[in-house]
Amino acid sequence: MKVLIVEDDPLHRSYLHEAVNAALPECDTVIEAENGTVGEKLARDHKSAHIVMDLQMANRNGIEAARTIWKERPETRILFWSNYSDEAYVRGVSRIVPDGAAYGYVLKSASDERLKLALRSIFVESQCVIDREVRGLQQKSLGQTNGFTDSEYEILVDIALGLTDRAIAKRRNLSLRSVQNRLQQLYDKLDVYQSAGDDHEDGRFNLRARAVTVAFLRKLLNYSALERAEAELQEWLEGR
Amino acid sequence: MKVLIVEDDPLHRSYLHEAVNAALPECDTVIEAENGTVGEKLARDHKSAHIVMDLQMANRNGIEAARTIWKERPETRILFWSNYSDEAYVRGVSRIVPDGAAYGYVLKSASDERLKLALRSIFVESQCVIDREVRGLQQKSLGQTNGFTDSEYEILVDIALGLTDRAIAKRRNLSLRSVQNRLQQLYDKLDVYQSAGDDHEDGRFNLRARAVTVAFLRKLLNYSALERAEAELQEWLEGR
DNA sequence: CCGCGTCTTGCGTAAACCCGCAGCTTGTCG
DNA sequence: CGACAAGCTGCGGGTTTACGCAAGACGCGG
Repeated sequence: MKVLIVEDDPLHRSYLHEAVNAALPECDTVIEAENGTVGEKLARDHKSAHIVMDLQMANRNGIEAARTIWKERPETRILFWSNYSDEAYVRGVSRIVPDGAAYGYVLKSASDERLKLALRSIFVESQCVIDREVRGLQQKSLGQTNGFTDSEYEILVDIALGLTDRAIAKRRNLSLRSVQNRLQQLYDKLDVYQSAGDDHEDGRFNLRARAVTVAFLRKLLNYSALERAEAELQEWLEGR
Repeated sequence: MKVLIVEDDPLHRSYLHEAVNAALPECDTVIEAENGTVGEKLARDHKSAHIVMDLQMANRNGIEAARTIWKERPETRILFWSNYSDEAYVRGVSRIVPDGAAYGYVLKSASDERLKLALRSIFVESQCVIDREVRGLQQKSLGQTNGFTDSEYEILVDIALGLTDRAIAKRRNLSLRSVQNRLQQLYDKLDVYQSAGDDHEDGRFNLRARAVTVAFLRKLLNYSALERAEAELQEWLEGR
């Protein structure tokens, strides 16, 4: 068995290397990449079937790398190993997992034991292993209670990118009014009103901007999500 | 000599511990904190004069911790050790450095050698050591070429928080029109127009929202900056 | 087939935003 | 002192947002 490690922090990389060796005696070669771009290349060259991947790397983040890798070889098993359980990450990952693929999401704060167990479960048993903390988010996020619909999330991203209502309408093939409806829906769920209306008239918020802010503060959005969204937007702008 | 390490990643923490031991033989005790809150407390209890501090910690980030520490004991020497050189961090740090204090800013990607050198320079020689990459940012940011004035940055933060023009005016003691002037200035510098105006009329941006987005993409803002700004805002809201 | 809930769309209005124009206040420099 | 640049402010008007109201459109269980 061959394992590819994609991780930009040298300390974490060597820690992972050791963990893999300890957990998987049947693994004979470990290769390392220090960013997403290199990771993709190595995965392609070695036809890697087992990958441990950091999210949040400077050059090209883990989600993008995973997406292209899975596009080429959907049966690849990927264990995401991340510092954070931002809803933005969780949502980003679950959007790109191919049907039936085995993958995992383990936090860096997890114990050695948990990491090793996850490595075995995914790479040997082909089982999905999702950190319970992440799992919790997933439930809440996909279940509708207090969670965001895809369409709500979509419009959140659109205003976060700075599009006008009209531009969004064009992009999503909706009427102006529908876009605004969804916005109101979003404002509702994000609780932008309470902080806005408050008691007197003076301390009011710009709902649109405020929505983005609280989404950020709640980790519904983060840098990497913005980055990806911006790339998609540019792509769309090309094709008129 | 006693050194306090504030860093939430265990691997990095022990790496730092070793580096301190190697670089500073005169150091007899090393204490560790795994987040900003604990860091503050230990610094107070031990009257620490030498601190190595991570920025970006979950519980309470390095900048906040450093600020309260410096407020209590401005002569404390702090070495910031960070993964990133976001302009938001650099600006955040230089805003809180007391006059004449010795401090440092070293990236985690720096070599062992550089780290050890920085440790000696700051803790023994009381010299400031700023990573050259960070230094570059500082120059550009504080020099006016392509850099942002404090007032521009201030208003950027305000719209990022989601305040209305009126609210900003009230907060900063300006007229509505002045706020809008500054906004225009900001839009100019952030180049929000080019991408907006484009060729035809349809693909337009909401300038206000777009400004925040590009600021984020350029790392002029980041989560931690937003978090701090939000806290300050809440504080201001209390005092009416 | 009907009734009901959810989603979409158009109309209309009040507020907020973007911004050109022009008069004022300051601070700086020769 | 006068000139000039930089910043604050009010006025006015064109555009965009936020949102209530109400008329379809679609799906679904009875």
